[in-house]
Amino acid sequence: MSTEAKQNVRPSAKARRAHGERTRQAILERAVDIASEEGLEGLTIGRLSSELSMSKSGLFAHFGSKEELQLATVEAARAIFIREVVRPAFEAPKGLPRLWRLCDDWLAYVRGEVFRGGCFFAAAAAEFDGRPGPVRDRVAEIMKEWLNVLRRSVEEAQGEGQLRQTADPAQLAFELNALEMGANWAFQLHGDRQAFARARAGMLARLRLDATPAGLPLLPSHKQGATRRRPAKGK
Amino acid sequence: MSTEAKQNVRPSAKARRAHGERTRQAILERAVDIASEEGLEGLTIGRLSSELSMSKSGLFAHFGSKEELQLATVEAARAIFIREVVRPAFEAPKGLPRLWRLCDDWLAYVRGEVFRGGCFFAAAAAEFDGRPGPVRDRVAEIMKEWLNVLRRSVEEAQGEGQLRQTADPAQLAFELNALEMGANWAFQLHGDRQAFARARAGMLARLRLDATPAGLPLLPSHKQGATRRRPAKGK
DNA sequence: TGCCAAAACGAACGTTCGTGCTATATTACC
DNA sequence: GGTAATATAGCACGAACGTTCGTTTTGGCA
Repeated sequence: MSTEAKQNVRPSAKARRAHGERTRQAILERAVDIASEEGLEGLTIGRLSSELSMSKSGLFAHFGSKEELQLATVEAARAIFIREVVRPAFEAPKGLPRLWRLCDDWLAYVRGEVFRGGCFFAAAAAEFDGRPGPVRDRVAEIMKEWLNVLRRSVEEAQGEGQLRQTADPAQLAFELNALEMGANWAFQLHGDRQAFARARAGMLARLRLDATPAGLPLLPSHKQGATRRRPAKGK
Repeated sequence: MSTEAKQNVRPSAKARRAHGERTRQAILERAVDIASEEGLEGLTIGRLSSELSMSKSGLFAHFGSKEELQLATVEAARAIFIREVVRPAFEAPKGLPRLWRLCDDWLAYVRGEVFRGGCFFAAAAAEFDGRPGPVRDRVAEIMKEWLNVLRRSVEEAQGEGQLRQTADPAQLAFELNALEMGANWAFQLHGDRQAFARARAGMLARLRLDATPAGLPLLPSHKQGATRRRPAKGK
């Protein structure tokens, strides 16, 4: 929110300097990739600048401090996550179809290696969970946002009569999220692609457990194979 | 295994210099705590030595390189994990009771803050999953060990007729592990103690799903409360 | 008591880190 | 075309990093 508030301070000056904003964007694009692999602390100003063939000080001037760079990187990662997972899933009708697409798109997002180091936020959370500060707070906030999206989708599915009223939305969101993180962990650490199928199967079985007769047909059938396909990365 | 092989090379020389081994142990004890909070890379020789009021070089001589220190720290953490989780659970009769105790003790191990930064291996895995090398390999190996312990317990429970033959042991182990990691994540990032109850409920429901009539009574009843108690840390 | 290896030390090495200061290009507007 | 704002570069800093080296302390055994 502070980011958006900053970017058009004056309408007359909005397109004043496109160059600065453009390089800033290029910096963050790279930063997000590095950070997902090496962590937000391993994201070094020296390395980042040399990979972009620019000077440390020139890059540094865009942010003013390492912490600001980290925060901007987190924000950029959030935008990518929303673009790649949340927004596509919201094209599905609300209720169980959308909830399922959230889960499925999340798996595709990790498997498709949107970030080189797997789920950006899983990595950032693990790295910063023991270090108080603005970065940790923001990461926690974003992950809570995500859990709330899941929870709200469960509630909407209940509203549509597709999931049982007895189901606890927060509990279901917790379990779905856990399976996602388990898949990310197995893939990143062991390179185990089978983990996606396992997580998918787990989530599907879990949803069926709470699905009403009206909701059941909205879920994929048993024999359907792996995670939904996505176009290969275009680079 | 290599650790135990080293410690009594010669019976005559075993107690020759107890001091070296003793300080080494003290170093690792501290190292494991720091690493679980700040990560294995944040585990700095300078900081470690100053916290133990000894010289950097004196400490360094015990390991020869930072990587060796990290590997030794991982090994020490493994020993603690075995002592705190695996061994106690193996006192339970094999099959479903043991499987359940593995899950329950794991939750208690995270909640009881055996390591200050939560599950040591979840943190180490997230930190090193993108950095090839001996440390990453060893961490991956240990986590595979753990998953195998879970899987084997599932198979034994099937052998005892407590879990259905149709259950896929690797799948079940994957899901149980995912719920554990989900609880660790929620507790570390959000300080959410409720996550343990959620994980417990999830694991219990999942096990009931595959339990036979013979196995069902071996699981705790629904109304039973939170995770099994453990004695508070004795320090 | 003197010996000797293990153990711990203190100082320095060369790097890299994040972060300032200052100067030079590049662009937008009068 | 001149000027002010913006953007990038150059250089240096103090601190911390892992590591090496030579020296000093320690404690069991001859």
